[in-house]
Amino acid sequence: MTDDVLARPANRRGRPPGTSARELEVAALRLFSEQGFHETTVDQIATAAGVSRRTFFRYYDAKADVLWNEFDTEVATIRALLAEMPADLPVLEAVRRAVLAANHYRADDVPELRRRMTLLSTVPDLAASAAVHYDAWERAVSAFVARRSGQPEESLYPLVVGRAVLAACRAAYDRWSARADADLTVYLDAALRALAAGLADDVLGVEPDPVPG
Amino acid sequence: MTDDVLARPANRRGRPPGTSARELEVAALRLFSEQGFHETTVDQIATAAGVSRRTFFRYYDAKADVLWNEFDTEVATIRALLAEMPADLPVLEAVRRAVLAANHYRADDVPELRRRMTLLSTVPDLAASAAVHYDAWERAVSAFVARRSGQPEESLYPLVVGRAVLAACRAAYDRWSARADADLTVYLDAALRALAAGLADDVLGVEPDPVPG
DNA sequence: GGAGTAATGTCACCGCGTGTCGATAATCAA
DNA sequence: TTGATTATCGACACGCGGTGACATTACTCC
Repeated sequence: MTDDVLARPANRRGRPPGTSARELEVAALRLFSEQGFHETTVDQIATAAGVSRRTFFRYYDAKADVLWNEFDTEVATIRALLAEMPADLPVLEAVRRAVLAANHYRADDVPELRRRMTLLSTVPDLAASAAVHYDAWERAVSAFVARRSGQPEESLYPLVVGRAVLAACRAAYDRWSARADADLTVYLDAALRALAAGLADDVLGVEPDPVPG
Repeated sequence: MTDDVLARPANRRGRPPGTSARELEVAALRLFSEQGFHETTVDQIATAAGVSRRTFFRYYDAKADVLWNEFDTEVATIRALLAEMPADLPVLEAVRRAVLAANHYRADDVPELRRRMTLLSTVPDLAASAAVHYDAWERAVSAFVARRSGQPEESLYPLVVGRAVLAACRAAYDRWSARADADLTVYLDAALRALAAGLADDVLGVEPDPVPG
């Protein structure tokens, strides 16, 4: 929020924004947590942020989009990390490192992260809104696989890898947001290693060690 | 449609249905194909099927749900097939057989299947509506894995397998609906075998043979 | 023919999302 | 200071999706 103002070129034409995407997000997250997603109207979010309903839709295309800001930036991070991976690294190993590196959070941010992810995987309307954002994640991985294997991005195997990686990460996310016992990266690492091991029966052992994060 | 009437107990109390879920589906599929999903109102679908708008929502909870009937029954089929798999079969092999067995279609049904799947993966609103239906598929596989491995259904590895299998199948679906060159099961088989092989670099070869189906 | 039952139709309502247009608040030029 | 420019905001209207309440219709059973 404040960062947006500071990031502003200082001399900018026109009326300055009365709010920010971040401000709307925190207001929405609070209201969703308190009274539920469906029970919260866009009017309430906008009012809580001090703007009109119409202005909310100038910042976000839909009510459900308000919680996806951080996820989208994470996708961009993964894309950048993948581009810098050494070329001799196996594909899944490179993806695993990139995903783990992109999912280190400051301890202060964890509670909000957990609340947001719980909402996103619990509320049906929010889970439905995930499709387009997941697509961007999948394409980031698929494009990387396509470059590595010399295939077009839309061919079968890049698609499979992109979607399977996201699937494993989503499973880790859900498991983590349901339980509070371990660090998020522990679950991500376990899920991606299982994927690289072919999901064979002998690797589908017990849960990862609940090392408090 | 006609089958529904025949399947009816013949002596049934009350007013008979003026339409059926199937009739609404074919009307919707036609209108969506002709003029687009967003450009088609529920009123138009209902009128095309000879009922009122309110009646449409008695058959389907949402406009987008109208195309998911067949998919949901396929999930039930897979669940039943998995329950009858021999216990000594590896998990992924059992899943692969069940998925392939559930995806054999009569040649007459293929054109409609292709149109529906293209819409479901192309139109953003329809892709968003997939979440809840995919969840049922994932849970069918996760429950099977949980039984086999003796873990609770919500633990990490059953979740990973369920989601990864669906991810591979979705990639196969998309690849198939984009190209018309091979049988659907060829793509499904290739995607699931790649998954069982750990998505290793050396198995991420070329596309499967375009054997016309 | 009348009672009971199940599906439908009508109407009203709320909320999301969008287009339009005028108002507002800042910078820049004179 | 004044006026032009520019970007954001607010007010209003509208279509459509989805839902609840209640009357209507059409069929079966007695």
